[in-house]
This record gives sequence, structure tokens and C-alpha cells, in this order.
Amino acid sequence: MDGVEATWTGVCCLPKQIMILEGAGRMSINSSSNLLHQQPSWTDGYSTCNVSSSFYGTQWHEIHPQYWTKFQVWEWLQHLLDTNQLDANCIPFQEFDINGEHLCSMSLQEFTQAAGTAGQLLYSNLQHLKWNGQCGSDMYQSHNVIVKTEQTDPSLMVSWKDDNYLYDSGYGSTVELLDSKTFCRAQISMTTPSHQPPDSSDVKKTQDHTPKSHTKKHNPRGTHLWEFIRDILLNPEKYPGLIKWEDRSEGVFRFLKSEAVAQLWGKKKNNSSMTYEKLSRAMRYYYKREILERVDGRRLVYKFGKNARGWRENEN
DNA sequence: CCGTAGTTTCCTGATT
DNA sequence: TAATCAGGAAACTACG
Repeated sequence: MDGVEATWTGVCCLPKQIMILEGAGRMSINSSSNLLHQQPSWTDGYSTCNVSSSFYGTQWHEIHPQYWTKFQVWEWLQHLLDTNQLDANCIPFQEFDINGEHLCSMSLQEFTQAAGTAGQLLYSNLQHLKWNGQCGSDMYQSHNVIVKTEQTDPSLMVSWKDDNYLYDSGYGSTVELLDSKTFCRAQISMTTPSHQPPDSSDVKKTQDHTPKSHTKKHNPRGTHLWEFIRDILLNPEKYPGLIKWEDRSEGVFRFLKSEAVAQLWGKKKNNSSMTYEKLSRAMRYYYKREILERVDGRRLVYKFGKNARGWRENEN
């Protein structure tokens, strides 16, 4: 029911949606009118959008490609055009009138058939998004600098470099859980000749290559806590034993290692004094905003509310 | 400089 | 008794 629920406080993608549509027109895609007619349900409810910065954050680069809507697929395509300064007709949007799930199931061959030479770029970028970044996660493949840090919980080996960090699951695999904005920029730098340095507030002040066509979101500290939690849940193989789903379809989950999660969150925020006590206070603030719902009587158990996005299995 | 969002920190008291 | 939950209050910080 709320796959494209427009009631959440900030479907602030309106400007972007307009941009995409304009872009489609400019690109003289022969089926642009088709695109317009097939605008998915995101065209509904605009007028009711309460443009709050609270949810500026939930856009294509903040959720796993698997969960993208058709619109988010187009956003991604548009983004690639913009960031690679590609000619608009390089990517036939009409060939990508599909949701993220479908997109993720496409082979390289299918991408090439759909988008010609650009297909390879799309494919490799998507593979990267699928396996290395996602949701609030992102990475710098060229910056996998592992800096060992002490962890109270011995099962938790976390390494950091700037905004990103690597989480060693303790099972021999080192994976990334990074900031989404960083990931976005990493993707850009990855596919453009001029390499951009990792995300940092310092860098942000000096860099001016970020495409302006993508509206700046009010997400001052990178991934929000609830997104961070969601991403851990969406990566059970990467973050084993930290948080688990109690009821996947209902969005109910439970902290298994509350302090370990708090440490991980603290690491992300560069705050070594983070505790579950403090993290849980922030979680409780989400009740009022309906990002979380109360689960009475169960310790360490939370439930995603109607304003939490991107956690459902088939959210499109 | 100001206001706001999203925490962070601290605290008191209740519950498990 | 320790851990967790519930919220109030104030502080903090990036951002517009």
C-alpha cells in the first residue's frame, strides 16, 4: 500500500522529477510521451507532498538498486548522463521503463542490447552499486585503506578512512558500509576522468564539480541513524549478528548486539563515546516522526514506521 | 547571524 | 542489580 506512499513527509523529488521529464523531452527520445504517460505513481500525490527536508535523503542513491522504483531507475540514468557528460541520446530511457528489481536481473548483454555502448557503463556502474554500495552504503574502491581500531566488542572489527569505513565481519570478509553522498560522489569520480577526493567537509568546500542538477539534500551528517540501521538489516551477510529481522514483512527488527551497533554508529559519526543508551534515545525520537513504531514489552525490538523507506523487500 | 533538523548528552524514574 | 525503556531538557552542529 505504501510502496510509493506519498504521505511521507518529504517526497522532495519533485524538482528532480521535473528535471527528468524535461531531460527526456530534450533528448528527443521517440517515446518520451510514452514515458510521460507511463509515469509511475510518483506523479500522484505531488500536490500533497509536504516538502520537508526530513526525507530529502531517500533517493536512488540511498537505497539498494534492487528496491528502486521506475523513477529511481531513471534518476540513476539521468545521473550517469550528467556526471559523465554523455550525450542525452546515449541512453534510451524507454528501454529502462523498469523497476530496480528488473534492472538488477539484467545481464551485461541485455544492457548492451538496450543501451548500446553505454550499456557496459550502466552495467558496471550498477554492479558496483549492487555489491559495493547501496542505500546509505557507499564506498571508495580506491580507498580501501584499513585502519585498525580498537573495539570493545571483539567481534566487531571496524576500519575507517574519512567518511567511509570497512566492517570486518569477523568471518574473513571485509565489506563497506558508507555514507550515501560519499558513494554518489565515488560513483561519479569512478566514471569520470577527473578523480575526486573522498568526501569530507573540507573537500566539500573546495570542490565544485558536483553536478548542480542534483538538488542538495538536507542531510547534514550523512546517513541518518534509521538509514544506518536499515542498511545493516539489508546486509545480514555483511553485518552478521548485529541486528536481525523479527518480522521482515512488518518491519520488526531486534538488536542482538546493541553496544556493538552503537559503536559502529559512533564510528560513523566519529564519536567514540556513543552508547546504546544514547543511540536508543535517538531511536525513540523516531516514534514521533513515525519513522519507527513502538513495540511494547519487547526489549531491543523496534519496528519501521510508515515514514521509513527502503526496507521493504519489494518496495516499488 | 538565525532557524531548523537531527541528533547527542544527561537525567530522572519506571520496567524487565 | 543491571540493562533497557521513556521522555524532558538543553546542547551541539551542519546546512539553508
